[in-house]
Amino acid sequence: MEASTAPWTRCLLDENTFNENFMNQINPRKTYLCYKVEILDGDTRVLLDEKKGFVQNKGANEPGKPRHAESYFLDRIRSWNLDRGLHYRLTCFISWTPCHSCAQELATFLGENSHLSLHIFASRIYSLPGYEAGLRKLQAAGAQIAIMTSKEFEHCWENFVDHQDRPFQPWDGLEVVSQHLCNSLQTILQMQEN
DNA sequence: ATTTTCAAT
Repeated sequence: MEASTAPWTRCLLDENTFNENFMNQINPRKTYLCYKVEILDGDTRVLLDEKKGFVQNKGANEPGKPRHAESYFLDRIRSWNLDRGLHYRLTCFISWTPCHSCAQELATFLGENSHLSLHIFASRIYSLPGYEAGLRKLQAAGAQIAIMTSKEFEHCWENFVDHQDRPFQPWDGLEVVSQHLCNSLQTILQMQEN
């Protein structure tokens, strides 16, 4: 069997897809979401390697109803029926922060699933109306939300990209843009609702 | 200080 058709490659992005969607200084019109799942046991974290993967949104130009990437992600989590007697950490690396609607859905989901924790690292901030309140609501529901830095981009490259043993190559401006977005996100998350 | 973005002018 060729490497490209081996079962594990189904959960890997090709290099171009990763770069086109996660480069933080451009604004692609689609969203990718990479996820991993760990069991938390005291100070120990056990990665469930078979539950790592990625989803992408379905655009308005495709047949059927458009769906954001987070919706597909929630479908997958629900399909696993994770043991309520254990505690899990879900980590997402997503190319845009959740819109207000998805943030609300995720917040509700976390409220109904106290055995799950959610960490979100986003490449850039999706800033259509209502996004700030949505992100604050998601944070209030217990999610940790952060901007991807070179550390997270490299982690994604190593774990979610079919990189053919090539090392991660940071792009020009990665750090500057990331730092700016970190500052913006902090301001958003610290603001009070009114 | 940085934007128009989970497509369709």
